[in-house]
Amino acid sequence: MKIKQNIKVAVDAIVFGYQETSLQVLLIQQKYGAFKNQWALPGGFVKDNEQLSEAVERELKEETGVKLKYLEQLYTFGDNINRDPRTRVISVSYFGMVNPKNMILKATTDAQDAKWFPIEKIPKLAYDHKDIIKVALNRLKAKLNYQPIGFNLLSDKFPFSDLENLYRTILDREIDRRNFRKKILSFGFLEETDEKRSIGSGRPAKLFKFNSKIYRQLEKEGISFEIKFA
Amino acid sequence: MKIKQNIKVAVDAIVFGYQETSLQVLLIQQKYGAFKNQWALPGGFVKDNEQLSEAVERELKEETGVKLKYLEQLYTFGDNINRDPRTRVISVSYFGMVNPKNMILKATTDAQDAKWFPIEKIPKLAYDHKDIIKVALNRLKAKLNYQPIGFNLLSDKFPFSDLENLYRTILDREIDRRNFRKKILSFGFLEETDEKRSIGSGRPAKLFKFNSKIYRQLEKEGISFEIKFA
DNA sequence: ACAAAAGTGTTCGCTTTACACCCATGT
DNA sequence: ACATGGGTGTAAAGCGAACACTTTTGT
Repeated sequence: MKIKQNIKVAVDAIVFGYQETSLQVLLIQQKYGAFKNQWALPGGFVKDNEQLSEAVERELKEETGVKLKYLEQLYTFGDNINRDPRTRVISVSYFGMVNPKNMILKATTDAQDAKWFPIEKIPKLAYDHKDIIKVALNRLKAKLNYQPIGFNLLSDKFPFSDLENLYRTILDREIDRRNFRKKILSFGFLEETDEKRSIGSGRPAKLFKFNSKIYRQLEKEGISFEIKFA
Repeated sequence: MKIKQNIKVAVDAIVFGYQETSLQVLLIQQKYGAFKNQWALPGGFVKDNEQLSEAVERELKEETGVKLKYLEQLYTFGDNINRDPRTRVISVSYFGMVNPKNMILKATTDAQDAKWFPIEKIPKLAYDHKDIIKVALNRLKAKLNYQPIGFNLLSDKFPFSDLENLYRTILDREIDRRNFRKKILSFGFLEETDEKRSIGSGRPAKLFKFNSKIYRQLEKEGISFEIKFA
């Protein structure tokens, strides 16, 4: 088949992390190309015989060493024809979440450096990557309200206060501890463990665990997970 | 820049229409290619110097003569590597809505035929287009619950019963007329006109109009448009 | 007058909100 | 004993759900 088309297909990953009550984004410093040395989202060109989702996972691995437990397609950026100065490139972007403590950011051969940046301190980025992050952040905020995805940013076992602070930080508003706890627990997908965590002074907190089996069951039953806050 | 990549980028449009209390999808019959004569979604390859959104609009115009008032990006299909048997093609799909009565489906030079099909009577389709429609339908159903997009399927001025039936049909469940009307009117984006429509017997219905200026204002204020039904 | 569709209010129950004190631990 | 964070209940308000009769027109 002869189709005269010279558009390249790339994938990019916006990976959110949460550390010390700060929302962070994973960035790499480019080693080659027009934007050499500039910071950018991890990503790269898709191979001819590779799924789009495989491609993001591969690029993430190659450039940062990170393997995600949550990753979904975000949006395809292709209306700005000159977003890459070299040639026409469209970017199928993906949106992921991890607990940075579970990851080792390895200095790879494909990127000069890989680092977590707090969302308020993102440096100047290559391409239109800043716009992409903005879209991803909106998606993240929206999703927090109707899907229990926040857990992907936390440790396997976590105290309730971690979850509260995560919501407070990302949504950037106050929440009522009592109402929040009641609401989340009412869904039934949190499991109480018998471990506790003591953080210096104060009463030690029970640790909870997200039970994804129960969650999937509830999801199948069509339960709504909308969270409204006081 | 030398990148060895041979992936083609296409756009496809899922256009929903609503006629005689039936949800419909706009399809074309292919004139060329491996799937010649088969029905498929309107769409085609993106030009090198063309925005993705321009490309869908152009293809729709070329193949069906239709120009949409509502069109948004749906999803990019590129995990099935062999979705097009000729070569690797990814499809950036868009999701649109029109009132079919406002459109003239023109027999174009680019497609052999263009027709509305009721959603329950979609024929065998080329490529993975049936899957794409399934995704689009889910999006449509979900959106109806939190964004007032249903109006795009109706005439400019419409009786309340049309809107009720549209929700009933698409969401496939009963809704309470009184609660529905109260809820929708409470948002304030519907304008009462002084026209009425009489449909044979029965009391003539006031016609309403969607006021998009008010809607955009409310949207900016962060109003939630969630609709729950009895 | 009867059939057909449009228009309209009220009550009940549940969910959300607002709000403050006691508990367990470390220093 | 005091400082620090964790854990918990209740009352009021607001929203969603359930529900049936009247009005206007055509035949």
